[in-house]
Amino acid sequence: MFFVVLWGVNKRVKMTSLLNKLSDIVGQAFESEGLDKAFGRVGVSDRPDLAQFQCNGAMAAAKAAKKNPRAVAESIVPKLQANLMFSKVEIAGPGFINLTLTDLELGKYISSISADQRCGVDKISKSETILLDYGGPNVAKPMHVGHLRSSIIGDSIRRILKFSGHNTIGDIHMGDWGTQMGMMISELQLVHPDWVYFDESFTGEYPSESPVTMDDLEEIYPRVSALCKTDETRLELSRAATVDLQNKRPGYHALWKHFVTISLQSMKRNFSALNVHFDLWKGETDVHDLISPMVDDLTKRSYAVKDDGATVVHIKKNDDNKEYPPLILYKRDGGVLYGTTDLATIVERIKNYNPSRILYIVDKRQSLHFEQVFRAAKLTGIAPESLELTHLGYGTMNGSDGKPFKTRSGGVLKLEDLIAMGHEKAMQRLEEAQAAQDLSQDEKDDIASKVAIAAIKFADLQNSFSADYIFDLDRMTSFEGKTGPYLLYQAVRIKSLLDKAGYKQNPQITIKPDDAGRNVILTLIELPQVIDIAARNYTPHVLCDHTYKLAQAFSSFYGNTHILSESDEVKKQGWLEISHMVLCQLELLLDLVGIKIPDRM
RNA sequence: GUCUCCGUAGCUCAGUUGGAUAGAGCACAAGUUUCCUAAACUUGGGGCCGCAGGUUCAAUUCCUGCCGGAGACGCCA
Repeated sequence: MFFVVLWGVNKRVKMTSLLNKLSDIVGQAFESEGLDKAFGRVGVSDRPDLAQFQCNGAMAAAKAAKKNPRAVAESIVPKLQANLMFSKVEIAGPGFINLTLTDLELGKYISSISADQRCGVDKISKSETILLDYGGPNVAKPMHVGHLRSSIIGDSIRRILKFSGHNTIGDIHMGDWGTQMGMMISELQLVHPDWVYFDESFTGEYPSESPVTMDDLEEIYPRVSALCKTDETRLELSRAATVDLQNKRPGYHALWKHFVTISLQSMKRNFSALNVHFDLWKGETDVHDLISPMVDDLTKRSYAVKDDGATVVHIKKNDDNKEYPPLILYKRDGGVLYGTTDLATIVERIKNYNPSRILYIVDKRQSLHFEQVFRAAKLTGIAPESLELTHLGYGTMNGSDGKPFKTRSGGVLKLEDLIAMGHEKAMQRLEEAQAAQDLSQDEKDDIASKVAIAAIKFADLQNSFSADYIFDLDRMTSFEGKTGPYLLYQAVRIKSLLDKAGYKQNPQITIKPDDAGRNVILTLIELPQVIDIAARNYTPHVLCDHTYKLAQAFSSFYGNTHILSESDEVKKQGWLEISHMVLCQLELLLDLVGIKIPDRM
């Protein structure tokens, strides 16, 4: 396979990443020995002291062909040694093939992508429409740290898939139709029976101004919710109000609209601060009108049946080794549950967007629920077999005691308060460092916000999302070591460096790797693989890990090399070019996890 | 009771279809600033990868059992 080097951003053609190119070359060597090409997969070396790259395929191939792994490697290696790209090809241990490129080859490759806007990362060959369901805040409930995970993980996966070339649709899917609404409404009715919203004979216009504030709602919900847990009659009252609301009783509906309006303001403020984006701001309510026809249809086709007063879909399969409770469509009292709305939402999403995948970024404790919904959707033919329905369940935020995180006073930590704490700390650090002293207060505020969000997001996203993790406030707002602010800091230093150097991008430049910059270059070339892995497995933490590795490689290079005072102009320009590429990749990688970089800090 | 997930350094976490000497941050110890932002860099100590078997040339990774932790299990979301 020929590697086409084209200069300039406008003439961009499909670029093969260096690791793919090497895999291809080694794969051909395997193929010529009658072995599967796939064994030629090349990765970055685990032993940088021995080589830059390695291929473990000889051992796997030997197993498949029942041969000696070393003998297989020995048949492959001479073919590679004949290739002038490599300065060194060796067999090590049981049959590792160790590869090192010539600096000329490395320089050629890195120069070829130096001006590329996508940092040498190709779009995937076939684009799909992927709908992501994340965020899921509840109307009338305050957003707390528990909402952090769904929002930032979902948003990051959306960004990664979009960058990879997919058509992505992020839907917030608000919880705006459940029993918590009935709780709020019934409580207000108990306290203010005289309100016009509760006068069933009233036929006029309801007030346009909400009678309650977000603060009121935040106070009422936890109180009534706790009450309903112990008081059965109070719960019944809430359920009845919920059913009435779902049947669109005018006064209740008007009141509910107020809840939504004031909650939306609060949500938008929170998500904007977090730099989390949604394409759709839909909620459970939006599918309400689809429910009754859906259930009628399922009843007609005998999937929906009456069971103990409720209307359910049985989802057991014969080869199950596990009990599956049925999906309940209508409760005994006629109310609908979130399983009903989730199923109807699949109907709506297929009709409106026809996605090939729907990803749900929701607490992993709801995995049974999603399994029920997915089974029901596939079983009844609501969703075609080809539609990928995946629940990406994230773990619980625990406190240091291993139990779900609570503040010292026993309450939930509001998202706004967490952000405010990070902001305050960042501001403090800014003063200490005496950085940005010439900037206005607004500009400093902007920097502190970016630092705080970077700290919070990176602290969370660097964990693999499926595991529970210990929420540590100090760690969340820490700025040293493997943190968001460290990454920002490296990017800011590069900006400052390029600025001082009067750097202008030169697409014609040929970078010559040297001992100082080689490690940085080797890290830069890993990008396409890293993004591919993150996109295929929906794992933002892989990006976080690599971003840190890149920043660290640069920081080490920067600390040991004085770039601006370098008298060898060719060397200096090469270093600046590398620095610029690091900045571009940091910007890209941080953007994929939803982190913005300030110009100074 | 059944099922799911987890157990890796003092703490918080990585470890990519089984591969070489299991990595990082924090914490701890020692260095580095007449020079591009020290929110940084360099170096060091730290590990029966929960335990016991099994499969394999090779197991933190796959299988089985046990111990320990978390969670879910029809009318909340």
